[in-house]
Amino acid sequence: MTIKHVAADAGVSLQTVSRVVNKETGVRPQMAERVQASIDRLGYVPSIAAQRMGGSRSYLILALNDRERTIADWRARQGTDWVDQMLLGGMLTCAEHGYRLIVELVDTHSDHIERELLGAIAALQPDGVILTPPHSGNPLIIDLLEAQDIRFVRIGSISEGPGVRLMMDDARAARIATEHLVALGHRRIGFIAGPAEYELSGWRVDGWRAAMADAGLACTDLLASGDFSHASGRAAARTLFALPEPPTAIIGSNDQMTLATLELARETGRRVPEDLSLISFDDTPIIRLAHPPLTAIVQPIAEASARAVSLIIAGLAGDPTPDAPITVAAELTVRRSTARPPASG
Amino acid sequence: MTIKHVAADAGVSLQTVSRVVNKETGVRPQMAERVQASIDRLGYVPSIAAQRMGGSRSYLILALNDRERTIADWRARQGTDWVDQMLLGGMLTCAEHGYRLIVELVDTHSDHIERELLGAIAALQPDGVILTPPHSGNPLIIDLLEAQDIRFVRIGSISEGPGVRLMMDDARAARIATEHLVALGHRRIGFIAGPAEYELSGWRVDGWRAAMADAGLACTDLLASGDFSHASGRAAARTLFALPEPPTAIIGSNDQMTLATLELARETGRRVPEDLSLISFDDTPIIRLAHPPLTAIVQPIAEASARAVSLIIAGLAGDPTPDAPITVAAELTVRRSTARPPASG
DNA sequence: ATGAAAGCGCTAACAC
DNA sequence: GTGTTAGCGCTTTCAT
Repeated sequence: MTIKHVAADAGVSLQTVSRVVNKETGVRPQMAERVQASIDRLGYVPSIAAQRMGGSRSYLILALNDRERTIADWRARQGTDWVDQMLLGGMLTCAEHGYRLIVELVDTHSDHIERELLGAIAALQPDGVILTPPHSGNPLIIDLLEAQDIRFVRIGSISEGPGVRLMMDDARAARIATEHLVALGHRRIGFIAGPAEYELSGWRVDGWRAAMADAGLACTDLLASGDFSHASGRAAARTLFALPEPPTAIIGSNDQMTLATLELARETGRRVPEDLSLISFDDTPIIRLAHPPLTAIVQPIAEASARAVSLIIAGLAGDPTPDAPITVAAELTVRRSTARPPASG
Repeated sequence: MTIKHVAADAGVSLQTVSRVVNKETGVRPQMAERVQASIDRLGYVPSIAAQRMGGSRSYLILALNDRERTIADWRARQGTDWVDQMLLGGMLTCAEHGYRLIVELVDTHSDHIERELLGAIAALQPDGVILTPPHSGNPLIIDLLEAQDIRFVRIGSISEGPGVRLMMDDARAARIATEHLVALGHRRIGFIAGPAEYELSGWRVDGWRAAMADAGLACTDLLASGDFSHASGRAAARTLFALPEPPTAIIGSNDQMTLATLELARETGRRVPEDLSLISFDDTPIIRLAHPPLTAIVQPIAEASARAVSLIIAGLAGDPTPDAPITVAAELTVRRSTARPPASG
């Protein structure tokens, strides 16, 4: 079934069929209708390869993820569902517009990165690329994409440079989490920050500080930090627990560190949420299976991916590229790890 | 960077470059070397679209999954990592051979199914398709693929028909699980079967029965069944618990049902594994986060997907299509839900 | 062993 | 408005 068959069937030229398929203007409605009827009856669907060859789009969007980390997550089978959520948002949005999303793993190792990426681009000729951390902040990749004149969205990075920047509102998320605890009556709210290498670590701390200040509460001694690992979370929690006046609530910057805090709390005889309230960041499946299930800030990965795809497709259609970073709102999901502080507190 | 540039650079014709790229015979080594040098230096990578247009492969393999179930799993964020495991096995194996894996969701609803699939095939012109349940057992899809002369592998179905059949050895898995319990000293081993609609439900029961028979144990009353849902698992467990002589160990046909059994056990004062041993099937992340983490049969999804891709690519290269079902071995991962039966038992 | 020519299915640019 | 032409980058023939 090629465009020729449809043209013959409808008794028109190839071009007219092409115009109808691509919804171009300048075809008489009556004619368009006839052609569409042939298309439907014959079940014609244009070949993406041929469209691409004709100088049109490839209808392919690449979702670039860090190879090492992604494979490690898959192998570990700990429930990390980043890729799934990307597919959920990205693939479905692609499908709505006749696009496909192709997941591509790229090494962070800088020797290969350029060749790998160039190879994927040459082979697939994607219409757009979605960058996730740490690639979204990698100048090498960003410049390469820019040089290739490919539209791309950078998720989770606001560092200067080309490409549309898309972030989940980390500062606001931390603020919301803090406000939730303040509303419950907590006054000593600890925060376990992530590593400084991640731009978002700072944003989250900022949000917490701001909310504390707004509530007239002091942050002194209440900030600990880790590197997103379980062990570092445990150490941070130990520091906070050891305070002369320990916090009645703790916000952890990611699931692993918060889980570690929960563990240590249990081991040291603190009940959650009766003695200690806990809020996590990320909301991977692992924490809703914890005991108790943790109240958490949900990373809107699916929404961000959907947005990224939309932005790319809109850009292709001629819409101007937004210059300022775009924000996707994160939300707080209240589960059973937050409650009012102990009466004495 | 097109083949022309390479040809010009190497001072040869397009054909010669094409031959070198496709590793065809009949090029003088010295010549091939020179061409390859140009390719490397220019960083040339053939365009998949153009290759496809030229009548060659598309280097694309489609992984077909059930739309409704897959999206539901993604949204639920319960840690179901079927797609991730498919990507882990399938995508990496594809990459080794210069192929890409594209995940495609297809409705089971039979009105659309044919058009959807035909559309995807026409648009992408994939070199092969991987079918997962329930599609792998769907005659409509199977026949359609056969008619389109596309190579495909059916994972998890052994019903007659075209396509390579690839199964995870369910009977053997159930046998291994049962034998593990027998070895621990259990004599009353219950089994919660899955719904009859799934071919694999029967295989699993078969394996259990066979192992019980080999050990000289009776199965009477010890078989309950559910529909893979949490609720049905709970009901089945209740039946088994109510037996005059209840089992000291239970094997559940999937994670949800086994988890339900664990819950009911806890509620009714049975300790796992001290009073009751439990083995699950599937091994999604959820059960390693349970308390205690469950001993389980691991579904080798990644391995099966990798195998499926290999079979397709080998078929493309001219290897004969295996006629008999191919089996991928499942393994038992021992965690903390199995122990010796209580002294009195 | 290498090259030249034709064509894959489609779209762009240009005619009519 | 609609049809015609040329060409995208590659792989097939078929010549040499």
